[in-house]
This record gives sequence, C-alpha cells and structure tokens, in this order.
Amino acid sequence: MKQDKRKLIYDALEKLMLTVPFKDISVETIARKAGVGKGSVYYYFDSKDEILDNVIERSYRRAIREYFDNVQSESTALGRIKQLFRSVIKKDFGSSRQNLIVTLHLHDDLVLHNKLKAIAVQELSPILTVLLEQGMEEGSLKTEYPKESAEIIVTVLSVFLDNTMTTQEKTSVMKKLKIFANVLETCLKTSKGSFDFLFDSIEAEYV
Amino acid sequence: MKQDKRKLIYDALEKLMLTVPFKDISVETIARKAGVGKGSVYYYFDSKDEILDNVIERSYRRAIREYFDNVQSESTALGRIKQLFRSVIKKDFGSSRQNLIVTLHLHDDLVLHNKLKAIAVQELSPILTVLLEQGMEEGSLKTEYPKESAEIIVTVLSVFLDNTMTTQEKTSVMKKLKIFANVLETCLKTSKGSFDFLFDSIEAEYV
DNA sequence: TACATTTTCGACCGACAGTCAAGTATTTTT
DNA sequence: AAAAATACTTGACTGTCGGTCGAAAATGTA
Repeated sequence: MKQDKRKLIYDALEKLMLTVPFKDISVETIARKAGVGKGSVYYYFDSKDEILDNVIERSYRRAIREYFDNVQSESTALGRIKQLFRSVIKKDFGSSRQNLIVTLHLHDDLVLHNKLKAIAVQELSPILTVLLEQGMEEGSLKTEYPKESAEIIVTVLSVFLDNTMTTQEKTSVMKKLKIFANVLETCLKTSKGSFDFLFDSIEAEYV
Repeated sequence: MKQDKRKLIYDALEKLMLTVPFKDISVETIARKAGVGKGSVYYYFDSKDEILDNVIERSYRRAIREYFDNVQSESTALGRIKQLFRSVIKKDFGSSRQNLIVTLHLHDDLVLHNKLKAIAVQELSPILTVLLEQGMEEGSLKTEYPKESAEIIVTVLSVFLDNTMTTQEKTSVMKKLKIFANVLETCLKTSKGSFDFLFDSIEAEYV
C-alpha cells in the first residue's frame, strides 16, 4: 500500500535524525536506511523537504494527541494551556517513546528550525486560539484578537526554543523566559504567576 | 590594498542582491561582477556566507549612522527609540541611496533572514539597551532586565518583518502589530500609544 | 497469455561551494 | 640589480548532493 512505503521512508529519516542533523543526511542515505532505491524516494515524495515535513508534522500530531489524552484533567483555559505546553516540550510520551520536537530544537540546522516554527504555528495555534477564546468566556483572560495572539505566542516560543536555548547562558535564558511570562500575563490580563509554568518547565527540562 | 579588494567583492554582491536573491547568486557570479577570479574571492573571504555578513553588517551600520545623525532632534528615550526604528526601516537614506535592510527582508531566503535577525540583534540591541536604560532614568518606562528586553524586542520585530509581512493578509499583519505595540506598552509600562509609531511606520512603508 | 499500470531502481545530470597547483606581481633582502 | 621571499590571482577541477530518467520488474487485469 502506498501509505506504508511513505511511512517506511519518513520512519527511516526520523531514526536517522535521532543522531544526525537533517542537513547532513542525504536522500541516498534515507533510501538505504529505508531499504529502497533513491528513485523510489522520489516516487513517494516530491522533495527531500517533504519527507522532513512529514516527520515534523507527525511529531506535533503525537504531542497534540498526548495533549488531548490529558486535557480532561484540566478544566480551566489556563490549566489547558499549561497542559498543551507540557505535551509539546516533555521529553517523552507514555510508552517511553521520546519526543522528537525537543531533540530537533537542539539541532543546528536552519531549514529544520524554520520548519519546526512553521509547523508549530500551523498545528498548535488553532488549538491555542480555542483555549484563548475559552479563557475569554471564563473571564480568566482578555485579548482583542485571539487568533493573532495565539500565532504570536507560538511563534515567539518557537523562536525561543531554537535561538535562545542553544547559544546563550542560562541566566540570560531564564531572564528572557521571565520577561516572556510577564508579557503574557500583562497582555492577556491574567492573574500574576499564571505563566510561571513556562520557565519552571523549561528550567526543569533544558537548563 | 587588501580592504579595497574585499570591498570590491561585497559591493558586487550587494549590487546583485538588489535584483536576485542571495541563494540564487553563485560565487562565480559574484566574482565575475567584481571583475576577479573565483579563487580570489576565496582568498579574501572564507566562505560565501562571510561575504553576505559583510553586506548586511554594512547595511545596519548605515542605518545606525543615520540614527546617530538624527538622534539629537529627539531628547526622550521613547523619541529616540522611534528614531532608531525609523532609521532601520526607512526606504532610503539621504543621498537617495536605498536601504537594503528593507529590501532584503522581502527576499524569500532562509539563510538571509537568519543572518538579518542575528545581525540585527548584534548591532541594534546594544543601542536599544542604552535607550531602555535612559528611559528608566527618565521614569518614562520600566523594565527589570533592559539587555534581555532589548534583545527580545529586536528579535521579535525581526521575525515580524520576515515571516509576517510576506505571507499573510494585511488585516492580520496590522492586528499583530497592534498586539505587539500593546505588548511593548504594557511590558515597559509606558504611556498608552507610545508605540503606535510601529504600525504607523510599517503601514506607511509596507502595507 | 497478452497487455496495461504501478512500482523500483541506480546510473546519470547539472549546479555549485570550495580547493589547489601553477602562475604572475610585488616587496624584501643581499 | 639580481635573487629570494612573499603576496596575490586564477580557472580548471573535485566532491557532494538533490533531483531526473528510462528501462526493467512486479502487479493487476482481460
């Protein structure tokens, strides 16, 4: 079946990316790892980038599934936002399957980071938009444009994860996260400390 | 003299980039335009990217010079921040020499955008840091960490300029700029409307 | 079996960043 | 002024890699 072969190929890329950055993996290598010829790769995908898209989209879909599996434990919008964030950055999911998103953000690879950001916005911001709207109904937060706010939040966090984490000193990173948590609070007019989970989680996982 | 030849080469690249995106310009082409052999390019630069760095750094230095030439007309920190921002995004400088920064942000080129962001942070955030500190002394704004705040502001604006402008609809862009101006106001605790110049300027120049 | 369609494959192509050896020009040394 | 050393110039060449292509094998269909 056509889907199976496609899966074979992006599974191979995913495995390779656990140890080698995308930019250093050739299509030839992906093909060999998948046990098919290079030509077949191009039979199932239009470009090398399209294979990567599949890997990243699946990672986000896994994180999102993890989120929906746990969301009922939180009833407030803020609690759910926290849950969503946790699902995205936690190191692994239940079955000890590691969360690629975290790993990939540590790679040194422009194309990859750009895709991570684009796909994060595409996959996460609709969910966050709904949560912001829920928060407005609850009265726990306020924003004029939930859709745009959600996109901004996801974009900025994504940029944070790649650019800031890898190259800068811990203290600077923590200061920036504090600023960002503060920005969210004041802008969404939530109660003080609502977004402290941001730097708590990141400190625990990364720093 | 060694500096002259280097200049010859990145001048050539700059001219080419007015019409062709960096990623579509080969080192061979740069060499031809500069009137030297390809080997010479690699005698004066270690890599193709290093030539680009020079072009972008010079663009920012020009914008910064423009800023310092005009800064005395504004005495308040907020006025100067506005001036700095204007200098960076204005379409051209006095002698009708166009501002490359604006042009380059419209290119569709990952590597280029990444460099623009990196060099913007490197060149602009020290200046903005000083202005934030001045604002704190004046009492016109408040921030716990001026250095980190400055970096965040420059980074976010830079991401805005590439990602948002090119791909999205006007209304969405304007909403995001409003949010961002609002974020700055609430976070720096400035008076209402202090950053309206952001979307005024951008609307005038781009949208 | 005969024919059509789908899938597989790796040799090949073109593009391009970067290297290198062999030269030429310029400066320094004697 | 000659010789030696150094600085600069060059384009053919290399290696790599994303993507193409056409021929063949596998599968489906009658």
